[in-house]
Amino acid sequence: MNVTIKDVAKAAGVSVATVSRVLNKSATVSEAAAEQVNNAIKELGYNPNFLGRNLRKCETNVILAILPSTEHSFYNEIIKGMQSAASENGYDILLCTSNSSHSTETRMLGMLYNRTVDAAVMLGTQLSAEELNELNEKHYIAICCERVEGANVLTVTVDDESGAYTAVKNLISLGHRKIAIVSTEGMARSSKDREHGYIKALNEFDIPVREKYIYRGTYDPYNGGKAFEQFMALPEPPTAIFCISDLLAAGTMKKAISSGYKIGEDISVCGFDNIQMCELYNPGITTIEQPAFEIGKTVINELVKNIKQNQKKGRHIKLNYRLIQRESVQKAK
Amino acid sequence: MNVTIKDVAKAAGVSVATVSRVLNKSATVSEAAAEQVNNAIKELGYNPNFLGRNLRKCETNVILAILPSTEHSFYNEIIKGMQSAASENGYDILLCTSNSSHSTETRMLGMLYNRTVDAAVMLGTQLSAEELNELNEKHYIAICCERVEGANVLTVTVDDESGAYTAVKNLISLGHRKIAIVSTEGMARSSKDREHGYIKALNEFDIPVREKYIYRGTYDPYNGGKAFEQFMALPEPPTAIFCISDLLAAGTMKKAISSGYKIGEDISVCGFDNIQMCELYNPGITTIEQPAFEIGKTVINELVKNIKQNQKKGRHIKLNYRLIQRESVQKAK
DNA sequence: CAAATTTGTAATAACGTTTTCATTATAACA
DNA sequence: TGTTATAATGAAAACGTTATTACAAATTTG
Repeated sequence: MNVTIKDVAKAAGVSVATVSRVLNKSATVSEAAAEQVNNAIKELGYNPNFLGRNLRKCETNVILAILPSTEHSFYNEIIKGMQSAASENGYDILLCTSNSSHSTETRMLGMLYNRTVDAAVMLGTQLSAEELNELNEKHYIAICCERVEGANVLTVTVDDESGAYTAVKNLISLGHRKIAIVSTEGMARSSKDREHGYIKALNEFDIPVREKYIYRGTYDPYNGGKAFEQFMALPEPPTAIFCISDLLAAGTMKKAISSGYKIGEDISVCGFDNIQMCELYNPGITTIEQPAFEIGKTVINELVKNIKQNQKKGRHIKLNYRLIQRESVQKAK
Repeated sequence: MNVTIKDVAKAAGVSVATVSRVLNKSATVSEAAAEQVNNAIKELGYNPNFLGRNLRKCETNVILAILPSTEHSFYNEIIKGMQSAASENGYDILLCTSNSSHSTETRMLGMLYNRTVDAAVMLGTQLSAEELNELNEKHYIAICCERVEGANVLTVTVDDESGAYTAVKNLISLGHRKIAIVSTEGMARSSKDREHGYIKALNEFDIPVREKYIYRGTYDPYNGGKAFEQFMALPEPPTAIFCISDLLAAGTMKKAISSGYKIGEDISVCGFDNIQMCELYNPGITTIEQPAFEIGKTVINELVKNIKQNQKKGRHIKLNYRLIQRESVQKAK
């Protein structure tokens, strides 16, 4: 049905091996023969069939990316970075969502076993350290935007603890002493790291950590609003709230505003990630910028490095964050 | 190196054909043999190599999705819908971004020719109707969220014109007569369709269409702000602005607020898409909801239908929108 | 100028499946 | 009991590449 390498060989009057050599520039071919082959290719409109190639070479040049969800909108920028690096290295990205389900994630990782993909990067994972280490023995994998304690796997994140520390220190330097935090529960290590940064900053300035100032829920922005209500019902409500994600910050602010509070004046709110909304929101959201594009780019570059060098070396790369000041955080009164 | 179907056959004491039959339940196999095969599979930890399968069956069960960009944040929900439908039909989604570049898009569509993917869906496209029609002769393709005049290709969109008509009619019914529009220039047919809806609504109520009330730029939210400034500098500034996307609406509102205007009171703003930000924004953004998840689901289901029935039938499916009222639109004074 | 190397090429064996074809064993029928 | 349908299997041929091997021709070397 379709035109194959055989047809090209016949039309060019050479062997299939020679056609393959021209296609891959893998060995010396006489100019005359090469020209005949190229002419035949053009004439017949030949396209190499990658299924044959993949089978023979036992590689697909596809990297699987598993998202826990597509809610978290800063994944966009990470994916862009991944795709940029992938394309530079001759790879494509196969994107899937696991809905944060362990079984779904495992099913998708099956693509490593059935050779549909050459490697996988997980933007957060439900797998345990043991599972990850086992997987890492046989396959090229990486984790991104999240880390797993005890997993000796290629990992790329921002420095979460230090970023949160910087965010909270900024609040303190503006005179805030009553600072609450909206975090998440569950196994996300990054949230815990950001909590640690929060605590570290408080400790440094001899501000006692109050349990009542710590809220933990899901990533749903709605939880920001819920946290706000709880905080404000306290006998001593906070003057500033640090949220471990921008969406939570937006949810917090939305509820604050609709309850009649003035952001910046009555309450300062700081986020984390620097998604597009931070700039567009009213008022602008002060936040810690994650170098999302660079995170994506780095994780793929490092993964490809592992593949090319045929090694499964685990290492944790931490990229730099940046404090971005906008209107949602103001001096304490 | 790896355990193959041959090893399983040997271990089970049957032929590879029988193993294959068990694997695919493609023909009757005696219970005894099936059990032996299954035991061998478990024992050896066998995983079928899809590269072999793909080559033999000449299919990959992968569908390519080409995004013009990842900015447009409502693509998220569409991708989710696509993945849901794909997974139900035994397909995976290979995601790429073209950056709205014709050559990049063409290069990615090369995956159809080299058999890396079985089909492709484009969320907007730079290709001409002729190019699309030609592509559609040989391959399974679809367009989504966008249409191309004269292309007889499977297309799934919301009813753009009718949606915009509804949005503008809502403004009129609230007493607005001076209504501007923020649209985009370029070949996006959906923007034009929404412009037509805008004009249709004005015509119906005998409101003259003024060229000065029409702004066209890119999708960048920044253009919303630019449009706002231009509109407000007019001798007769509008009392309401209809933006053909939520991000443009957010950009418009941000500039309005920072310029001292009160949204809803001084100026009403309406968006289109209903991305997550609409609910979180301050104030909430009135908009036309696109059934993004369903659009994604539908386009994949229809595409798979085409594949299964071995046909390349073009058709345009329009899904229903919904007007969602929030605070950004209020009665005219 | 013979020997040694390099260059260009063809033939062919993989890669791991699925599927067709042929064959045997079993069951059903008259 | 022979004949015919059915069930269960194996052997082998694809699918379209790339890579290895082998060999002839051309070129360089001593």
